[in-house]
Amino acid sequence: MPELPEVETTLRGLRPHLQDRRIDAIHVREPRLRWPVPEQVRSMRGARIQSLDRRAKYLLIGTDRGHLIWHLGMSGSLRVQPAAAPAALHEHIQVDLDDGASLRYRDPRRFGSLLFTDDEPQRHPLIAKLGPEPLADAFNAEYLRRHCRGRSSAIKTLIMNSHIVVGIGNIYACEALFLSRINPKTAGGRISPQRLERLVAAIKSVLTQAIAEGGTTLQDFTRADGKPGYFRQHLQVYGHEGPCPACGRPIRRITLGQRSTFYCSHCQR
DNA sequence: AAAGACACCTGTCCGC
DNA sequence: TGCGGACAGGTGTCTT
Repeated sequence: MPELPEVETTLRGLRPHLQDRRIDAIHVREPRLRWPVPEQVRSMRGARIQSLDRRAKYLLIGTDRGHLIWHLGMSGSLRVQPAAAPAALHEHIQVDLDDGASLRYRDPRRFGSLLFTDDEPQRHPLIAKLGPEPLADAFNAEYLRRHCRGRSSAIKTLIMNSHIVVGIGNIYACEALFLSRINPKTAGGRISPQRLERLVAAIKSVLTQAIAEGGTTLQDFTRADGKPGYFRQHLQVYGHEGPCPACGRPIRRITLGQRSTFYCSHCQR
C-alpha cells in the first residue's frame, strides 16, 4: 500500500504521539508477518522512545534499548488510538504508551514486518545496501545516468529498484514517467542525460507534492489520525484508463515487471 | 552482474 | 447468491 509519501505522512503523524513516551506494553497478536516478529520486540516493555525516523519505506523507532524497524508492506497502516479501544480485524500489534494512548498496526495481507536491532539501523542487512533517498541531493541526474548506463531493463523497473533509489513504488513511478514524458518500457541505457534530468525532477516534484497532500489513499491508507491522503485527485495516469489529460488519447495499461503500468503512448516516448 | 519470475496473504470486484 | 479469477500501494529470493 504505502510508498514513500504515505510512510512519511505516517511518520509525521506519529511523531508527536510517540516522542519521549515510555512503552508500557506490547501485544503481538499475530507474529506471522513477512518475517516472524522477533522475541526482543515483546521485551521492549519499559523502553523509552527517543527518536522516530524514516529510511526508504522503513520507519525507525529508536529507544534506549534498541531500534524497532517497521515496514508496512502492501496493506499495513499505523494509527494512534486509546489503549482501551478494542482491536480491529487484522490489527496484529498494539504498543501501549504511558499516556493512555496506543500504537496500532493493522495489516490484512501481512507483507509488512516488525524487526528489532540493537545496532545502528542503517547497518541492518535490509537497509545497508539501499540506494539514496529520492529527495536527497545524492539522487540526481548524474547518479541516475550512472545506474542506467548499459542497462536493458525498462526505466520503470529501474526507478522502482530500491538498490538504485528508494521509495518509488508503482503509483509514483507511473506518475513521474508521465510528467517527464518518458515511455515506461524504454531501456534505461537508451535514455538521454537530458531526459534523465527531467525524470529526476519529476520524481522529486511528484513525491514532494504527494507528501504535502498527505499521500495517496486508494482504498484503505489512513494517516495516523485516521484521515485519508488527498493526492489521489492529482494522479494523472495511475489507475486511469480513460483519456490522457494532456492529449486526450486513451491511457494504456500494460504489465511491466508483473506490475500494472499506466501511460500515454502518444505523450510518452 | 543483470533480468525476470515467483513467493508471501487477504480482500475486493467483476463476470458468469 | 455463489464461485472462480484477476487484481491490489512491496520486496527478498530464486532461476536463468
